[in-house]
Amino acid sequence: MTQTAGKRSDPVTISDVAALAGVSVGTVSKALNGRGSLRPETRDRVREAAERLGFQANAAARSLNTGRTYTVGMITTDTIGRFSIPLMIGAEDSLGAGQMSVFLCDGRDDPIREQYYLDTLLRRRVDGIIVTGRRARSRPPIRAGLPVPVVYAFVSSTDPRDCSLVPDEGGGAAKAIEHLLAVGRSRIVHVTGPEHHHSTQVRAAAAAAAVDLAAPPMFGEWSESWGRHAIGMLLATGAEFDAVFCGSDQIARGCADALRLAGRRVPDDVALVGFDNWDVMALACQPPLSSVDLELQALGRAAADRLLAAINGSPAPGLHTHPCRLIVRESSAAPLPG
Amino acid sequence: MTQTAGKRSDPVTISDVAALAGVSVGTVSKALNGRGSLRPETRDRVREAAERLGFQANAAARSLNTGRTYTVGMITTDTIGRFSIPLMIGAEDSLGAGQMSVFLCDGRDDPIREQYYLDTLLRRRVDGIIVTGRRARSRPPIRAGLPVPVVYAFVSSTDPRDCSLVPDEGGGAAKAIEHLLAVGRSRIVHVTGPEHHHSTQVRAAAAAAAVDLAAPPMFGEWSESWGRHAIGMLLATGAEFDAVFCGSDQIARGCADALRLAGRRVPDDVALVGFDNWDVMALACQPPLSSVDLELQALGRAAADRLLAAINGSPAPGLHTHPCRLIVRESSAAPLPG
DNA sequence: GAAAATCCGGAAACCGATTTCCGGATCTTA
DNA sequence: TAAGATCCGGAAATCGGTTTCCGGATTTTC
Repeated sequence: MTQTAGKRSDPVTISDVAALAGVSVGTVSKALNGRGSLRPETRDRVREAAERLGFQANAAARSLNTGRTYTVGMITTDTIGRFSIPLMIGAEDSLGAGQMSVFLCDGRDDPIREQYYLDTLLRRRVDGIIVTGRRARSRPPIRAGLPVPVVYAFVSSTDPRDCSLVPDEGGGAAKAIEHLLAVGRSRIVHVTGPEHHHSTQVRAAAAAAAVDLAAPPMFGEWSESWGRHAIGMLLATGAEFDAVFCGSDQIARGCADALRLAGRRVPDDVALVGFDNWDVMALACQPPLSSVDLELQALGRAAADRLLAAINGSPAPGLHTHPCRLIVRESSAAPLPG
Repeated sequence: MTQTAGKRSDPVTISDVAALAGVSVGTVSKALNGRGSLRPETRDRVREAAERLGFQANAAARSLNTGRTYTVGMITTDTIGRFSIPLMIGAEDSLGAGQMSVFLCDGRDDPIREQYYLDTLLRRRVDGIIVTGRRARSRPPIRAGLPVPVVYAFVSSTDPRDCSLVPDEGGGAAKAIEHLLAVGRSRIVHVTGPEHHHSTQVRAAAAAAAVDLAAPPMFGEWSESWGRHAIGMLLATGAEFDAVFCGSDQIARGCADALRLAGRRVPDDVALVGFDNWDVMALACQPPLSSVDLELQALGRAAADRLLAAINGSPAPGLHTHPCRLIVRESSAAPLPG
């Protein structure tokens, strides 16, 4: 019973509550925050008045005293993308539980815009900042000497004194290879994305380190059609292989389609493992696709936790890697017969 | 040259600037905001001092006077999903350009959490709130009689006095059918998602109104496998059709795969149109898929604009629909020969 | 050269909370 | 009954800005 819809009124202030309860504003503050020594009866009277008026203490006024805003900024330096979303959700999850609100800023690949957002966040006196991006790679610090703690998630800072959290992509690739070996595959090929990407390099290197690949890594693009094309090339050259480790689920799906078309059974003739564990791809694939999960939501939560720790005076500088997880599905389920 | 990395210092206040420039705080405020009458020399001196100290006016202190926070809340009542993301990006785009920052809140389908976030936003004195969700449907107002303007985007409020913006899904379906008719198709079937969804109902009704469908709408689920299955059923019953209008791109893709497997050429024998224009699906489909785009990013921008208008005293109550756009690709490109 | 107009910038109130300090009322205790 | 301890709650300072009001210095005008 506050006001009728459409009618906008001035927010209730602590003075309104004080007047209704017949006390001073200081007393209201103490009553609602459980501080000072007040008669229980007074406390109740104030609480009731606040309740009746729907009083919500102005956060801006409050933060003026405390110096804390219980607010953090999240800057995606690249455009918000498929990878940054789970990260954001994870971070928001952890921060929201800790009573902190999140300012969302999309830098759109534009350094000017990025710096503009940064200034906005500083004016708002955020308690901390999370920097993220569309792709895993390292980048220069967003600005040196910021007065608030900063955590880089998914993207990492080139300055080792900054705190960065990244998925252990190499470890994920190793897990994929080990799994393929465990189900009896030995002639493994690797089909992946553009050679110049950081992720492709790391994953390919880790795969090559874990096993003697049956062929050099095949670099291309992050698309199904490249997956189909790559399989076509392999079959045309008569290469022998019993497993394909793919740099993405889209590539893997292209591979699956091309293999089926060529009469090779998955997983009986050729086992398949993808990367990213993108459910719409991995589950729609025929058969459902084994894949390496980057665990981005957990990474987002971890980033938020690190930020909270830094805000509370316990920073953790350096590059922290978080393990990936292999999700096994049908595409690599069956051990090679014999 | 402010401070070295890792060293956290108290933020610079207006008093610091005043001291350095040798003037009073009031003068600093006037100088930096271009108010009052000051000697140009004084103004420059203050500006220079502010610059040197890296002064950024505390937004909280400022909003205490003005009553405005230049902040809006965005609540996704459902979990953040594929549809709410372009919406958020669009809204953030429009608001960011207008100097406003966005608080992101993910309600996670939990009404308690949702109300908790709402209270948080009210304490922070946001200038307005955008409510959105994972799926297009209508829902009860988030709370009656809020002291700030609220705009519902994608989801709509059941209270007609609220301002809601939704895509014109029926119009989009009609465009799809008209297009199929225009390329010479007449025996059109409709394969779509769960019958109880609001979207399926609206789209199916609009399709049926635009043409005599060759078969009753086929309700199932939002998956590729349902698309494949539906085509299997149609072929098994010997139904005659030269076009399939699908309720989603995933369904359409399943249809495309099943049709190809059955030896029906797309688009020559059967034309295909999907819904959502989800690029990863529509472009990976063989052949690339025509689809109805909900224009969610534009919808997000429009929602933000409506909210800004409401904040500035020009609310636009009621349900506003925004047109969808048909994207024509190969899957429906060729007119039926003859 | 004196009165009036103009210019510039400082002092202080104010926004809405929190917190410290202090004094009046009540209760103990001798 | 007087002195001291305890309890309760109000007054006021404070956070960091903005804005109003006002007075001293300079310039204009006759």
